[in-house]
Amino acid sequence: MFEVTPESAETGKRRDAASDVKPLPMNPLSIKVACSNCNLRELCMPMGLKADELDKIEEIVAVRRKVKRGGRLYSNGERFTSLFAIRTGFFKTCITTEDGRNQVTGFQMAGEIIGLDGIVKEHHTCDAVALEDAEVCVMPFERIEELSREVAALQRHVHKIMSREIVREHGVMLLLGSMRAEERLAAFLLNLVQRLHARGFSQSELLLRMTREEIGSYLGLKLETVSRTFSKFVEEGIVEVKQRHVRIIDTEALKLIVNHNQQPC
Amino acid sequence: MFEVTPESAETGKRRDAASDVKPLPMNPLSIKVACSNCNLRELCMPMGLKADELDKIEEIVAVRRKVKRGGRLYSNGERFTSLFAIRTGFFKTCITTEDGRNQVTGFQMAGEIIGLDGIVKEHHTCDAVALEDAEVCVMPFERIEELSREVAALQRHVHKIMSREIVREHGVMLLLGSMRAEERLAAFLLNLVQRLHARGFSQSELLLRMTREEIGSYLGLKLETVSRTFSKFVEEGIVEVKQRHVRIIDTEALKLIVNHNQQPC
DNA sequence: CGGAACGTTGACACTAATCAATACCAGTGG
DNA sequence: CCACTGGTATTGATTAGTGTCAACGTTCCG
Repeated sequence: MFEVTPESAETGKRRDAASDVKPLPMNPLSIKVACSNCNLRELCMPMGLKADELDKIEEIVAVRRKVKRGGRLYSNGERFTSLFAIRTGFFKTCITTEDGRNQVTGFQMAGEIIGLDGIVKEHHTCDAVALEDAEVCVMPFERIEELSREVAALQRHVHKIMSREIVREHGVMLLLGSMRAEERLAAFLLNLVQRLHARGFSQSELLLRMTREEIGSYLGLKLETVSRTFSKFVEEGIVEVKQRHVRIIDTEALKLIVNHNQQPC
Repeated sequence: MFEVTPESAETGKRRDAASDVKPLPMNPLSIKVACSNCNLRELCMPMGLKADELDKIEEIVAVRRKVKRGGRLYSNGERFTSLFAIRTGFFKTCITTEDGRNQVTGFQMAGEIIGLDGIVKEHHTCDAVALEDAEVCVMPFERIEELSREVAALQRHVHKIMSREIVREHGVMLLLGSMRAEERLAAFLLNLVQRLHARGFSQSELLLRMTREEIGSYLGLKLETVSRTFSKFVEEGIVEVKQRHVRIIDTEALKLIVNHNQQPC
């Protein structure tokens, strides 16, 4: 289980994601499986485990669960029991307030862990919506805690995942607090391709799984601004955009937009 | 150790913060101490511990450390070894990028835990700056991990603290992504007094420990906008402001500003 | 084919940023 | 004690950047 490490690029996508699933006689929505022959193993298992430790960790993933496009993995207020490792598909997480505000707090892809928000109150505080048909490994949190009391490497891994999420959110705060529209969108695109590339996809081409409105919500912009900014990038020859297909022509230009904050000497 | 729970209000501040410190013959900047007679105990210790578990947890806090106003508890890039529980004082955490961007990611007060960002990379990714003279309990992370393998209640507590930070940051993302200046400042003030009140301070009066610029950085606004928005609140009779002294006259008005997002039916 | 959801583009309004001047306050040293 | 200084805060005038509203185009899917 558990997310991407920088070194572990080039995994995923090479085999059909479902090719190593041996269907067992169970609920069709929840098939028992093993981590050790999962093609995302390198993306999300702690490294350097002894054989017996590995056996134990196998037991964490109780079942898998499929979520259809538009379906919810969990919803605000729902009781928290498990973390989820995304096997295939793409999610957004978002919070909604009573007064109708809505904020996309992140987009998650294969190999990433989702559900950490639920731990504090033992209830989820946001919604996780599948943006394409998805499958996740269900990891009961009690088991994770139990096992990470026995396996220090797992414990460390869990701590790192949570800390990584905190640091990621710091980055989003920087983006929302200090960047202009172009800078936000450039940073967003670079982040997406970087993560996709770590999963074996192209460095320059990507298929957006979300609408302009969802991008806008995540970036603190209106959908029209997102659209206009895309158009601007196209005019400048930085990207090609055909609806949700994006090809990055000039990665360096995007990086300049993000980093070339005018600096007074 | 470890932060505020809603129930545990009304602690702190009643005794002089240093009154239960028995100076031992050690480095003057690092005095060995016990949690069990700390006046912040109810704010930050896991509940329902057995006596022997409590004894173990005592051992986590190795030493205390004082940080002068303007000084740094830790800096970006510095090796991560410990979490810190704030005993007295007030901190900001902020990230700075090479191109000169700066973002305050949070303000922390007594009873809160600081340093979680350092776990992933084993190096800190932000700076923690004291906004007034402060004292923290140093908790070596290796010890925390060791003990939380033995004491499930502690383990759960650590997980909750990290999850709470994630949820807090979701709230900040909502603020930065969807609120206008007045809404941001109103939400900020309400959050501050709420936390101060949980520590035994007034519900209506507060002394800002940070500059307008720091508030602005946190809220994604320029200092002039923060100042103007304060003035607007004063005109409307919602608050009184004398430099860093703020008295909240009309809490409900602030709540309305935050929540009364125009709602299409 | 028709409709709904999504995306693009234009005109205009408005919020917050910028630039600039002035005021306030705490601390320092004469 | 006062004057001075540097950091901080307030306020005004102006502008840049997004939001808003609206019309139209595109794509997908039943």
